[in-house]
Amino acid sequence: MKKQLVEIPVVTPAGKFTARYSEKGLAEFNFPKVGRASSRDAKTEIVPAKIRGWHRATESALKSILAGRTPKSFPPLDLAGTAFQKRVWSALRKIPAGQTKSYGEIARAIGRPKAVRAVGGACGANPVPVLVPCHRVLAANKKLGGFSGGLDWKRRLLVREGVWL
DNA sequence: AGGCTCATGACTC
DNA sequence: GAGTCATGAGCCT
Repeated sequence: MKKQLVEIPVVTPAGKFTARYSEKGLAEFNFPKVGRASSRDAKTEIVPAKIRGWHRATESALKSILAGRTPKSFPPLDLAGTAFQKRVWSALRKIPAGQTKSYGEIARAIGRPKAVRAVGGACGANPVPVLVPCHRVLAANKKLGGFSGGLDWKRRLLVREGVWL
């Protein structure tokens, strides 16, 4: 027996995302089409009211981002990661919609100016893309870099926010 | 401009 | 400890 996350799809014009909740908040999130045959622990049976409320916030936040705006409401997040990763993710959430930062800038923002590469690693480890805007992080000279959900998505999200390099 | 190499920090096995 | 990496700066064609 594991954590038993509650899995709920989020349908948007851009596709069907999948959100997974723990007892503490949104724990995982992923893009449509990104096959994750695993985690069959996720059940949708009975969704506690608490989680339904979170999910509402998630939907709202996601739609805002897809519309290129900063979400006004946000579900609680239950992110599993190291202290360093949490600092990175926290810094990512401060990036306003429609703006981008470089990995180096994030590194500097969290007080580890030389840990640029590690920042990249932390972004890749981000369990909740889009809501934690890892897509707004580009390489130093505005190259796209990489993206766990597919570079395709990264570019699309940026375009939606009115960012074009 | 494009490409290769190396320093660097955190993570994983 | 060694290997990996969603970087970045520097040095080569």
